[in-house]
Amino acid sequence: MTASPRGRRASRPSGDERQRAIVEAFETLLRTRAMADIAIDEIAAGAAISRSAFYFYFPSKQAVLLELLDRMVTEVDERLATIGVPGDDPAAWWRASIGVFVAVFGEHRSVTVTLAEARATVPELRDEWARRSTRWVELTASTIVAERRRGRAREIVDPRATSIALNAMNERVLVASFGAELPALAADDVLDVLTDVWCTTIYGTPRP
Amino acid sequence: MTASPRGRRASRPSGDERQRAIVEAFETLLRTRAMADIAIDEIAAGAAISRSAFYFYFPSKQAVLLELLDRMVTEVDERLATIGVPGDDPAAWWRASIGVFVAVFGEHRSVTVTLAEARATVPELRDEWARRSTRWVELTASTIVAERRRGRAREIVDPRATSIALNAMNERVLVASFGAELPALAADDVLDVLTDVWCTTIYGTPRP
DNA sequence: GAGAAAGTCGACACCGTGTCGAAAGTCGCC
DNA sequence: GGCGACTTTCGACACGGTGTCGACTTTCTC
Repeated sequence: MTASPRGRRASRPSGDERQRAIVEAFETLLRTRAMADIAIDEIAAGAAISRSAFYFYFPSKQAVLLELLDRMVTEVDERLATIGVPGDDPAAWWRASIGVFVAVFGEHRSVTVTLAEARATVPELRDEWARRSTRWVELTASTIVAERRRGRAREIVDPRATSIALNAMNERVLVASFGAELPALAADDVLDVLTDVWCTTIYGTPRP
Repeated sequence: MTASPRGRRASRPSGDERQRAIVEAFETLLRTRAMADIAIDEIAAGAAISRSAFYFYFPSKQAVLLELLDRMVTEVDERLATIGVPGDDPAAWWRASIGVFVAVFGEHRSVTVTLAEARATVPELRDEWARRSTRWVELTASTIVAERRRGRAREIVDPRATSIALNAMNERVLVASFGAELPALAADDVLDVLTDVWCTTIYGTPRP
C-alpha cells in the first residue's frame, strides 16, 4: 500500500525500530571510522540483524546517510524558524542563526564530516544538500537586502553571491573544525569568528 | 639506490614517461567520472600498460592523486612567490593572490573536486593539504598583521583565526563552483566576490 | 486455521583490489 | 657475443565487500 517495500520512508508500523536501530548503529560506527571502512556487515551487527536484513530496510549505506542528513537539516530548519527577524541587535541575530548550525551539526560531528565527503559521490545527497542550502542562501540574501533597506548594511553589489560565499565559509569551517583538520578553528572560537566575518562583511563593522 | 622501487618519487630515468602517462590518463578520466568509479584497469589502459604494471609505478589511485596535488600546490606556491607584498593598492594585491588559486585550481577542476572529497579518507592527502594550507593561512595572517601595523586594516582580534575562515571560504567556494554544485558562484564571479569579502573583512571596506 | 504480508536468512555471483612469482626485455662489461 | 644484474611486464591468484535471489519463518487478519 505505501511506497516500495524497500524505500527509505516505508513507515512500516513494526520494523520501524529496526530502521531506527540501523541509523543509530551507523552513526555510532561513524564516530570511530570513515564510511568507506565500515562494512554493511558491521552496521547490521550493530542493529542486531543479519546483513541481508539490512537490505530490507535500506538499499545502501548511502541511503542511511541520507536519512541522517534529513534529520539534521530538519532540526536546523525547525530551530531557525523560531529565531524570527533581526531586531535592534543584528549582530546577536546573526550569531544566533549561525549558532543553530554550529549546535546541530556539532551534535553530529562525524555525520557532518562524512556528509561533506560523500556528497561529492552520491547524487541523492548532493541534491538534497543543494535544496536545503539553497534555502539558507536565499534566507541570508533576503535578510541582507532587508538590512540594507533599513540603512544598516553596507552597499553590497550582489547580496546573493555574497551569501553563497558566507554560507560556503561556514560549511567548510565547521567540517574542518569537526574533523580536527589542520589548520582549523578551535570549537570554542568557531561561532565568534564566523559571526565577526559575517557582520563585517555585511555591515562593514563587526558590531553594527 | 634511490628510495623504494615502488614509491611515488622514484625518479627512475626511464619509465618516467610511463609515470607521467599514468598521471595524465588519470586526470583525463577524472574529467568524466568520479574517482570511486574509475578502476585501475582503465587508468592503465589509458596509459597503455597493463593493470599490474600500474602497481609498479604507483601503489594506488590515491598515490596518483597525491602526485597531482603536489604539482598543483607547487605551481600555486611558485606563482605566489612572484607577487611580493601589498603596495599602494592592497585590494589589487589580495585580488592577485586569490587569483592564483582561482587560476591554478581552475585549470584542474576535476582534480580539485576529487581532492576535496578524497582528502577526508586518505591520510597522505590530508597531511599534505594540511601542510600546504597552513602555510597559506600563515601568509595571510602575517599580511593582515602587517596591514594593521600600517594602519590600513581594521582591528582584528585574532588574525590567524580570521585567515583560517577566509581561506576555508575560498576552498569551499572554488570546489562548489568547479563541481557545478548548487548553489554556487558562477566562474566569472568567483574572484570578484571573494576579493570583496576578504577586503571588507580585513579593512572594513571593499576598496581600502 | 488459512492465507497474505512482513521480515529474516544463507548462499551465490560479481567485481575491483593488491600481491606474487615467473617471464621478457635492457644495459653494461668482460 | 654472451653473461649477469636490474628493470619492467604480465597472468594468475586470493581476498573482501556488494547486491540479489529464493526459500523459510513469523505475525497479523479475516
